Amino acid sequence: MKKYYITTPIYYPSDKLHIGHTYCTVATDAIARYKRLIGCDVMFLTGTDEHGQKIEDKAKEAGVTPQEFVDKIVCGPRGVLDLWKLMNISNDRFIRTTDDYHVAAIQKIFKKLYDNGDIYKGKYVGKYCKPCESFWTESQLVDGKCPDCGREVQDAEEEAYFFKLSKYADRIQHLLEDTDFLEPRSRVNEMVNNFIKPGLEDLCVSRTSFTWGVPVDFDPGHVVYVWVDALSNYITALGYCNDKYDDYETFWPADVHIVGKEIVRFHSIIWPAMLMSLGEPLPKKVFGHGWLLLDGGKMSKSKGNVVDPYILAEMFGVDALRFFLMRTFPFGSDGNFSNELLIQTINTDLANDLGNLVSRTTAMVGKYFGGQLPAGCRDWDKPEPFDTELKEMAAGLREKYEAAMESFAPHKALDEVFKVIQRANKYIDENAPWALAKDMEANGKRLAHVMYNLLETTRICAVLLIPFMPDSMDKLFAQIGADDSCRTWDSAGQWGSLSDTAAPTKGENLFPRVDLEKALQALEEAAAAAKKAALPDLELEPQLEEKVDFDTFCKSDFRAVKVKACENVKKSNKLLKFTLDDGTGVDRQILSGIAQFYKPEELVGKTLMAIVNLPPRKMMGQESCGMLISAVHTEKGEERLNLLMLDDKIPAGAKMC
RNA sequence: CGCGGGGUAGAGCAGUUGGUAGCUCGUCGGGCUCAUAACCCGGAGGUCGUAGGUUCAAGUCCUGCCCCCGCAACCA
Repeated sequence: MKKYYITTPIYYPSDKLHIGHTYCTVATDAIARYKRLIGCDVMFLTGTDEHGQKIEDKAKEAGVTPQEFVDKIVCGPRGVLDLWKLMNISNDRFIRTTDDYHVAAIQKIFKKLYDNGDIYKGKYVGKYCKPCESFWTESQLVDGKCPDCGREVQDAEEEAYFFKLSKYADRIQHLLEDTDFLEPRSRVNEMVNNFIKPGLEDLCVSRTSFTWGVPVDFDPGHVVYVWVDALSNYITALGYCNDKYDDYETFWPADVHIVGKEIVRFHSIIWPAMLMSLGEPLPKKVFGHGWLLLDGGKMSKSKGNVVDPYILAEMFGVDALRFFLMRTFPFGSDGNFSNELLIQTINTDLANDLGNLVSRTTAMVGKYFGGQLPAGCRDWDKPEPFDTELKEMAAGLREKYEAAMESFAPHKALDEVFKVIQRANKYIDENAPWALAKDMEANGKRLAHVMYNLLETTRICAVLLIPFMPDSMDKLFAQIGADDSCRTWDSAGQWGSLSDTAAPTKGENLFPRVDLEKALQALEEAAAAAKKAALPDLELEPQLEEKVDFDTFCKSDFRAVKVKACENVKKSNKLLKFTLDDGTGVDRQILSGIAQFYKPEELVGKTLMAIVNLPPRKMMGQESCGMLISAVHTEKGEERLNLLMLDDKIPAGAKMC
């Protein structure tokens, strides 16, 4: 049995994963399922890359240990593992770079590279930003200043280990230019022009500026930097340099690493160089897919335009989302994501074309044949031209599909499938079964044959759709009466695999059509709710930098006041009118914009604090003499306000100082 | 001259090795009634960013220019 090893990148869990990660993982899953379908023994690996400065920082910010921080994002509710479960990802293994066996293996790998003479100790020279505690290279600086905070940076150097990347430059250039190691081809130029031609610099592979990483066991204070730590996951997960697994001989080298275009460099230059140094075989291929863009631009946390896969999957169904991602965007290049496009694709392809085809076909078999076709309906003596055309398209579909899948073009594979589905819908019109059914005696046999052709065409399409929509296809097979033997790859290339006495049943609506307007509105609401949930629990006004002198402060006359009466101001939804005892014997009237926080009656009798020497001011036609003092903060984006309530034993008019 | 990608019908996109410009939505008209108000047919709408070049033939190859986007040590 042919072995097939396929991987996704290991994702960086510094934040929740978004639709882009989902895109990459779903694509890899579809390919893995396809390979299993054609009979390969597949190893499908995904995981998380959990070390590094950023996670250390984020954990600190959240007041937890880095391990607790990543545990929550990876294993917690709606975390990485939950997301892949929801998306029906069929990975065989999941690696976390914090797994013990991986950590130990990395130390061995690092030592191995060192012993080979490919790692040496040197100095990492760069610019240092003190407030940010971060190193930058000359090229990263913005106008010579820290790209994060914009402040001055200073020369600095840090002791570090370096990997002799330069040593492998020629071999790598050959690998990229003269083989099809890296696809799509357009990525090759980028790599060669940008990084190899200017001269490959040796690579800094250790850090001392943070501690959240794999320690270099022979030099305390150093931790292994991301390159060696993360890239090696592809082999440690098979048991390289560890006893946890024992599949290295079986599955290495990988058949393909599926990666996003931004990390093509690491996979096509650094990773091969590391393997060359280790003396291990290179992966057979690296495929760099495109990005999902939003409004033509990149989606990013800072732009606040990330798309949450959970919301989409829950609203439209996992299979519909998986299908959309694979069907709509050419796998190698960028694509513009939008909710409208998603809904439109679901409605056109899944509801109108595929779902409706199954629905009308099974309904007719039920209506005209009581749910079971008569024996012998598979054959027809004198086929019409459209019989032949349909059959040939369906019978030839597997070959086209296979070619597309083998060249990492799932969008093309799906396009071929849907051409056939559309042809089948047309075939119904051409034969007008409802007309044939008017005279069953004369046309019953022909009608049965037409129905068989439709079911059989649908079956072949469904087999090829298994990798994309596994659960839905199970249901579909049940509806058209296809047993296990005709759900296989072999049967997809074999017209007539479906039994001629198949018994279809019209079942549940496989792909309900979506009301565009309603769905868009619901999505907007869900996004708003999610945005709100993500807001900080507590926000406070920053303290003023500017100083106020003591005399100025003393000019403010703060007094304790007692509420004698309080009522809403007519025609105002914000203002309350207070009648106050300020100790002078004359009532003081103050208006305060706090009606949304307090009911007038609950304030009567309370002792509050007011500034009494503000000039009087008219509000809604009434005079306000002073201002009541409140404490203000923001919770989940909502302003909260609390009046300062004083001890009731304080007499009215007491001065605050 | 930093590197890469892109500019194709109103919108969003396909267009392999150069040989009649396609798809989805929208729009206009027709057909059908089995079906998830779905399905089928037809029409209108494009000087394929721009200026040159190679060729019998260029959206497709070459050169210049103009716009848009991304990357420039780890956001799929």
